[in-house]
Amino acid sequence: MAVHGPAMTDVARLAGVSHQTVSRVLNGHPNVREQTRLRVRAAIAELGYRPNGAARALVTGRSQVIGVVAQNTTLYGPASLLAALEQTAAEEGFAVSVGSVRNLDHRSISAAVERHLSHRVAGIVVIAPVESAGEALERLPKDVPLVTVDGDPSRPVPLVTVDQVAGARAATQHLLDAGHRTVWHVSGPSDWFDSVGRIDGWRQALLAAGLDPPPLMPGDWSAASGYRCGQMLARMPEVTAVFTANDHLALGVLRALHEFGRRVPDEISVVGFDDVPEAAYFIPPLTTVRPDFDAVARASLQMLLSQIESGTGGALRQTVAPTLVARESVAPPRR
Amino acid sequence: MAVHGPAMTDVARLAGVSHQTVSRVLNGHPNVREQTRLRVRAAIAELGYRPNGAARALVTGRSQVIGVVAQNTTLYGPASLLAALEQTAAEEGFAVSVGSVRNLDHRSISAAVERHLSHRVAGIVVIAPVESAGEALERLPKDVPLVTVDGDPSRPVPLVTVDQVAGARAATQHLLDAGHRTVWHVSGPSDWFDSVGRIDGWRQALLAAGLDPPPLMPGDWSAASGYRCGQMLARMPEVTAVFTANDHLALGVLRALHEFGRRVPDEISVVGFDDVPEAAYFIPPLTTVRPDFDAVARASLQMLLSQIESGTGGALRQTVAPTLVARESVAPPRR
DNA sequence: GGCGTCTCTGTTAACGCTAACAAAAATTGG
DNA sequence: CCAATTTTTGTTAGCGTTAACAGAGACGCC
Repeated sequence: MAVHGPAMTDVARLAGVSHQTVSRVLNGHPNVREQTRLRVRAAIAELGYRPNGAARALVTGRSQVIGVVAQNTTLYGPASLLAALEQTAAEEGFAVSVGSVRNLDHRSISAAVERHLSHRVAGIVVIAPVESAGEALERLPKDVPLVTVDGDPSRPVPLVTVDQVAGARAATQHLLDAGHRTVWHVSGPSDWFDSVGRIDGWRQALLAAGLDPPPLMPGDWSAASGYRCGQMLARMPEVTAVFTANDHLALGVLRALHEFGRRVPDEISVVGFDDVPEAAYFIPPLTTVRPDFDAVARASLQMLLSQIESGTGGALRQTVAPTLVARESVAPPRR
Repeated sequence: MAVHGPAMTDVARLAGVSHQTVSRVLNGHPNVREQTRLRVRAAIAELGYRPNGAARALVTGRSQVIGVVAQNTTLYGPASLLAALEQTAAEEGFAVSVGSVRNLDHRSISAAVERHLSHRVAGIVVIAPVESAGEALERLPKDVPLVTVDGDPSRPVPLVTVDQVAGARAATQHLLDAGHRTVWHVSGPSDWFDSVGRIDGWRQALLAAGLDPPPLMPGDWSAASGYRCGQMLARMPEVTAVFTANDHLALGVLRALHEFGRRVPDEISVVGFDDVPEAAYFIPPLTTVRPDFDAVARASLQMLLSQIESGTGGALRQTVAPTLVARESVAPPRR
């Protein structure tokens, strides 16, 4: 079994002070004589002392850990968000504990949250992009700092989201501005808020232009489903512009169009969403909408920290505006 | 400040037993009367009691948390690995704490490991795909269970890796089998072990076939660098087969070839590595090599757990064989 | 110079749990 | 039915830290 490192009392003995003074030095307490502080610092260095987070967590009631609950951290969006969250948390001196769940149903989420709570995390970030997650959150203990990301806009929980509606509107408008008569939409799964928001934005842009939205093509985020939708779109001569709910769907659509000999952007323009790093190297380079995951991470962490510090659980809300990235997959329609 | 939940003594009082009996029930100790066990269970449920992991960690010396150190969890490989690790750990009752680092240099890694150690994690998994990481690991305390993934094969540390060499050999051989006279290689960054292994495998396959490896095209995993290499390859009429160190590089190459009017696979065949979910929807669908991240995660966790349980820190080694996924980007060369 | 007021340091008591031992209850055997 | 054993339960003492309070000097003010 592992040899346990030195404890605070060992440092205290070496520095010739009480353990409490060591504690004060460690926590940056003001009333410590400079000379003492240095002696303690030296003793800490000499022994290679490392404070015991578990003991601290026990006595203070919370650890310097933030729990994150997420579903599929392989997808580009969640993965980026998670990475950004870790970075930001690390800068604030917090570790991030990930509770991955297979499904975002009530049971799974609750279980993940329970696991975090039993470790006395300082706060929890739930990446809750689907309806079923929302229900679980309402049943949670009210006294733990909590922020949801990409969650249900209609629930009274602190929430940070990318402004899906604005992004989708911008994408659609960009196609309309290029001269297209209407824009088709390949969506994500209907139980994701991201999907719903993007559908909304697309509809809004069309309606604002006095257009009747064409039928929705429902996909599931995957290139495979984009491909299937693309096969249908390719066969419809009236289609000249497509907005897909993410870049992978766009990839599938591009491939289907290519197979059917429909040239992009000459015959059909395509706009995606997410700006995955590869989007610039699709054939052709994909015009897309870039959500700022760093900004989302910063906003959610800040929101969480303010809850942790104040103890209040105010239901704030913050949205981050995405930006359109224009590339070569959009052109005016051929007359 | 948050209202603290009930403690073990509260459960004990409600069940009419001592707190130690509650502890025994919780830890599945055998000598507890069935009737008592049920009473305690009921009390736990009634109070919504949740054991305090920090207290347990304090007294036992380790928490049910595994620390993971990783660099860029946005890349497909690391992200998949991390997700698989979480899943596997959760099944074993462990939480995963992620210590993301910006650079894999000595300082960053040590700092991340320190953070984990101060939380008294039960063990650490370091995803250490580059040379500089290896050095840091040798300086680490020897008494903490540690496993490296994709690390330096030449260091005496427990290691789990994908068999890069075999994968690259299979990819290269696949192209040779199709009738190509030689195979070009777009590699990853030279300080990654993954890169080195894939270059090795490529060389081995060519040498075994009595061929002289053509000059290496060095990339950096990104589609952008693949694109740059592809531009050069496209201009060289003798090139008929390219093996890229990952699928994103392949995407860049495909795009460059397409721009230069070089048809894939008619004129040039391409094989990637990773089998990202989108690879089947590249133009054309990409033949690639699929590493089994789940297997890697399982192997590393198992290795870690055996160290945790036994207390011994034996330097084991395990490799996971990848499989070739044949798609349409490979064809015999035109004579 | 005595006394209140700082500043610095030490002492003691939790936090919630498990380990080790002690005691009580149940079971067995003769 | 009593002693020896086994099973079940309770008691006590930490784990390493912070919080709350107490004590010891140093300093200024009347």
